[in-house]
Amino acid sequence: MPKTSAVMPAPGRRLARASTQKKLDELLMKAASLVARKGFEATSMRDLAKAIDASLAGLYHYFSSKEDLLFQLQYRTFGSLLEQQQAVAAEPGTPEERFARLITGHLQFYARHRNELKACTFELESLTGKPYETVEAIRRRYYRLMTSVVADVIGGPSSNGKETRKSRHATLFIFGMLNWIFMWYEPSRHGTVEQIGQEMRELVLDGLRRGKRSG
Amino acid sequence: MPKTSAVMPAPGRRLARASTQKKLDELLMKAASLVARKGFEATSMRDLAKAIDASLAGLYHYFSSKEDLLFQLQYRTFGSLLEQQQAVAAEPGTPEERFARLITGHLQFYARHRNELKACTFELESLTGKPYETVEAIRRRYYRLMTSVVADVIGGPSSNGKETRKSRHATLFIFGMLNWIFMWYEPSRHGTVEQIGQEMRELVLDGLRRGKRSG
DNA sequence: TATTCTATCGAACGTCCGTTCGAAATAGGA
DNA sequence: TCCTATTTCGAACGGACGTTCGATAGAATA
Repeated sequence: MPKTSAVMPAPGRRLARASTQKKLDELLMKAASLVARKGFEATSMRDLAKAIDASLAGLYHYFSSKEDLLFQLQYRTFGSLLEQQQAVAAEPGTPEERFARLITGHLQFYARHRNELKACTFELESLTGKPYETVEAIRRRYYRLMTSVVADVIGGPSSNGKETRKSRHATLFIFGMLNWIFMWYEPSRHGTVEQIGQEMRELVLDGLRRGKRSG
Repeated sequence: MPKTSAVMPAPGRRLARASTQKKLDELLMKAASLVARKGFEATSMRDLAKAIDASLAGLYHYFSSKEDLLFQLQYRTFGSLLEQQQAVAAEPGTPEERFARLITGHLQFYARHRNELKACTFELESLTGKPYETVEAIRRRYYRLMTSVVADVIGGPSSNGKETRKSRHATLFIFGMLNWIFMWYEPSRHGTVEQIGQEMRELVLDGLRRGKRSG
């Protein structure tokens, strides 16, 4: 069962040959692995070249700079996650059901693309300028998506995803739970991500609904 | 109102003059500020020397290496936090009250030593070998302290802080909420940390007590 | 004041970094 | 097959890095 990379068309740039596109995917996957293990700053282009068994100069055919490498990695990964979660949130169901699907979806994406997602989650500030703004915009859209569903759980479907202080803060707390998982989760010790997701929901669901108005 | 540094005797090492101890505190505080802003890898000894308006070589009178600097910073900060929280948890009260005091205490420590705590929370893996083990041991004691109080909230005081899968996982989730605050909290936008702490408790308290056995 | 320990510093060392350049190899279309 | 665009590479550049060393300045003790 080969691990698939987080796919999404890169912005701008085009690679001519299909085999090159394939190699780019491999490059980004290996880069994600190194960045996840040692951090972006501590990962050198020489490390990556060695890991991929290619030359140092050759990398610059795929990336205009080291920062561009991180940008492409984050853009593709975060873009895929947002796309998936938008589809998940769009399917019908009660607020609680949609909330459950978002939590599960996030954790499943984590399980499938751990390294890539870690690079998105903990290395966002390694980008600057326009690349940062671009990725940050995706991140913000994702937060808003989650907040709207959390708001529906708090206020019922009739609240139509309208943000409140409570829903915004609760969402930040929930993302804290979701993202901190990088620091401790091991499948053999903690069970499946689906189980973890259920435990997270059981921890916060009553708190979200506390004082809920009917309708 | 001068910001105080997180105080705790450094392990081993002794500085002769009191003024030197004072300078060490200043050094660690400035280092925490730089590490919090740019990350440990991206912070150079030259950066620190410039920020403190001293010479590069002079730094090595206080630290045997760059890693030793990070170790001292983490050891002192995490040690202070653990000490404070042990005192807070030892005071009498219902499990809910002790839990509330721990959350508030953590967030107040965050508010007072943001940079230092960030260096502890996000740069632990920048240490290796024995320094890593030493700091990791403190971290683990802190987690256990929190877990025991969470277990009491779940099972009542009669459970005597006995860990369960639920209490361990809930504690990991809660630390996720607490630590993720570095990524978003601004006093002017989100209110005081005491308010944030109360919102966190309201989010999880019912979930913790769900299915609680009396006694 | 003479002596000893503490604290600070300029200069340098060897290493690794991101990036560039021009040439060599390779593949696809004519 | 030849031609052209794509992909790969060795070698090198300039700069930043952590660390060391020997010398100097300063404070404390006598």
